[in-house]
Amino acid sequence: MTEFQQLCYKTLKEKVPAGKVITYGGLAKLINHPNAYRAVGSAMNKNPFAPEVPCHRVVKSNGDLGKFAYDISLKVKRLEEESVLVENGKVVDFKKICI
DNA sequence: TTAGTGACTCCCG
DNA sequence: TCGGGAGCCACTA
Repeated sequence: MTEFQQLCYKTLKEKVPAGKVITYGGLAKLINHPNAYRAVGSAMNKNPFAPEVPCHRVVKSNGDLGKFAYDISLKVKRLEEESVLVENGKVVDFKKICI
């Protein structure tokens, strides 16, 4: 567990409530590493706290779900449980619910 | 120590 | 509007 990873998870839990999503780039900005979006992806990939840390709320900048370390359908399921609609692998009303 | 990898993003044609 | 390529950062072997 690195400091960077802890920062990612902590920020995600504190800043992204249920029913909202954030982009990898957006999360990178929140932790003051605006160019570290790739590293954010790596951190999410190694997330040892799923589902405590809501890594399923992190999506790509165009509204795509991106990938998921386990089963992508699980990511969709968790999002829908939080009233986030997913269609064709994309977040519906992405611009409205993206932080 | 270094090179390779990846849940990405941005720019340009 | 869309696709390809380059760049970015942290982690791992």
